[in-house]
Amino acid sequence: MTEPKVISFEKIRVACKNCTLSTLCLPVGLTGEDVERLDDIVKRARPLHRGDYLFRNGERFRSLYVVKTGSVKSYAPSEEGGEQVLGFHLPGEIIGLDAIDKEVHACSAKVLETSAICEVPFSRLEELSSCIPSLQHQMFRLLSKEIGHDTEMLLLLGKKSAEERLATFLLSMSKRLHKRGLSPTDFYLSMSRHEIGNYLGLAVETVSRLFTRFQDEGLLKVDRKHVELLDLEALEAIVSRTTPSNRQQRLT
Amino acid sequence: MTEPKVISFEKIRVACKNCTLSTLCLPVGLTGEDVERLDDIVKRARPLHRGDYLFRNGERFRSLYVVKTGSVKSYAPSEEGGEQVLGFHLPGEIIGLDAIDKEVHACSAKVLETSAICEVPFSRLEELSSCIPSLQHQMFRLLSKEIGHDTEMLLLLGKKSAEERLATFLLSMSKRLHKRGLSPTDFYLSMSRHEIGNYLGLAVETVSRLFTRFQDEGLLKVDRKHVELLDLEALEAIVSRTTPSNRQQRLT
DNA sequence: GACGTTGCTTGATCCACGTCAAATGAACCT
DNA sequence: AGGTTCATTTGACGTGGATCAAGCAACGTC
Repeated sequence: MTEPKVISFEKIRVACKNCTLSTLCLPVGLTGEDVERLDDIVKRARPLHRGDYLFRNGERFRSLYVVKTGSVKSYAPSEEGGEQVLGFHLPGEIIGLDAIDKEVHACSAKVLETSAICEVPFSRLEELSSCIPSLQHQMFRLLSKEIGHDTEMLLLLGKKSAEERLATFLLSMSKRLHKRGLSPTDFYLSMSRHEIGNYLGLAVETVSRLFTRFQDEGLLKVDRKHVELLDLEALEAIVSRTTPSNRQQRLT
Repeated sequence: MTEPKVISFEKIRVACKNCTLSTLCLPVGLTGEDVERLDDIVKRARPLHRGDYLFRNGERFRSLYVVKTGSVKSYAPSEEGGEQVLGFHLPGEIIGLDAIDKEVHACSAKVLETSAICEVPFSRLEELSSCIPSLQHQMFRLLSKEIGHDTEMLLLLGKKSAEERLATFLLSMSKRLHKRGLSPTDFYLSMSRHEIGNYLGLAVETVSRLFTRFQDEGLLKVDRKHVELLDLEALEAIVSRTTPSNRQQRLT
C-alpha cells in the first residue's frame, strides 16, 4: 500500500519465524519446531507485478496464498462479463479459502501493485494440521474469521447507505494498515475508484462524489490515490449512524 | 418447511448412521466406526418451537447446530436495533460456524417452525477431527462451502435488481427443498415477507409487489406462505439476465 | 361473535443513486 | 511538445425501489 514507483530491493526474510507478519499470519501457540515444519511447506515466490494473477476462476485449487507485501484483489465473475470485487487483501491476509470445498477456484485473484506472495500447498497444510492440533484449531479459526468478515459485508451491502459504505471502507483500510505498522490516517489506495465502487456496490461516480463531499466537509483530503483521513471520529459517526431508514430492520 | 399446523409425532431416529440426512450432513468417507464416534458426541435435543433460540449474539460459543427437521433463521444485529437476516437454514445445514474464531456468537439463531436440532459440542468435534483426517477434511470443506455461499450473497446484494433477488431466493429454496426429497415447485415458506425482504436487502412492500407481479406474469402462484412455482425456466432466465446496468461491472 | 393484533397488500409520493454525457487531467507514448 | 488513452471528476437527468399511508385478511383472545 505504498507508492509503487520506487521499489527498493525487498529484503525478503526467508523463514516464517523471521517474517514481520508472523503475528498476523502464523498461528499462535505453535512450538518452534512446529513453525519450522510449517516453514518447510511454504513456497516463497518471486515478486509479482500489477495485473499478475495468483489464480483465475475455473482453475484447479492447489494452494492458499498469503500476501507478504503489496496488495491483491479477488473478484468473482457474475453472468455475462460482470464482476463483483470480493475483497482487497493486505499483507498477512490469506486468499483462496473459498475454493477448498469444490477444489476449483470460483473467483480470481489479481495483484494490484508489485507484491510478494507466499504459496502454501493445501494438501501439505492439511497433512500438517492433522499432526498439530493447534494448527488445526488455527485453520478452523481462520476459515471462521473469513465467514465473519463476509457477514459484515452482507450487512454493509444489505443495509448501509452510500456514505456509510465508503466511510466503512476507509476506516477498515485505516485499521488494517495501522495493524501493519503503517499510518492509519495517511495512505495510498492501490485500487481504482472503479474497483472501490464495485466492491461497495456503488457506481464509480457515486464514489467520486463522496470523496469530494467528504473532502469538502473536512473529513479527509484526497489526491488521486493518496488519502489523508482528518477526522476519524466523524467517519466512525457516519458508520454507526442510525439511518432514518431502519423501518424494515426490526423483526419479531 | 411443511405446514406447521399438524405436527404428527416425529419419529426421530437416534443414530447419525440412520439419519435420513446422513448424505447431506455426514462427511463422506468415514468408516462405520468413525461415524459411531461422531455419533457419540452429538446431542439430540427435544423439539424446539417457533421463536426459540439456538443461541443469541453475545453468548459464548460452545456448539455447532445442525437442523434435522424444520427451519431456522440466523441474523446479526446492526447498530441500534437494526437486523440483517443472514440465512434460512434447512435440514442438514449447519449453524454457528462464524463463531469459531472469536468464541462468541456474533449473530442469533431463531427457530422458524417446530424443529428438531442436533447439537455438536465443538471442542469434542475438534478433538475427533484431529484423530480422523477425513473428518478434518470435511470440516475444512464445510467451512469453505459457507464462504462460497456468502460470496454468492455478496454478488446478489451488490449487483442484482429486486426481481433478480427474489427469483434467486425462490430458486434457491426450490433446489434445496428438492435435494431433501420435497417438491421443488410446491412448498411453504416458513419465514415472513418481512424476513425475506430483510434477507434480500429489500423493503417488505417491494417483496410483496414482486410476488404479485410474478403471479400476474404466470411465473408462480402464491397464497400466504404457500408458493407454487409454475415456470422455473422463466425464473432462471430472470436470475441470469444481463441487466442493462452492467456498466460498472467490467474491470481492467 | 365482536375486537384487537399482526402480517400482507396496494396505491401515491419521494429521493438516493444510477445513468448518460462531457470536461479535465494523469500517465505514457513517440 | 504533442497526441493517445484511460481514470477521475462534475453536471444534468431519470428511475427503481424506499417510504408513507391506508386498507384488508388471518388469527388469535375473551
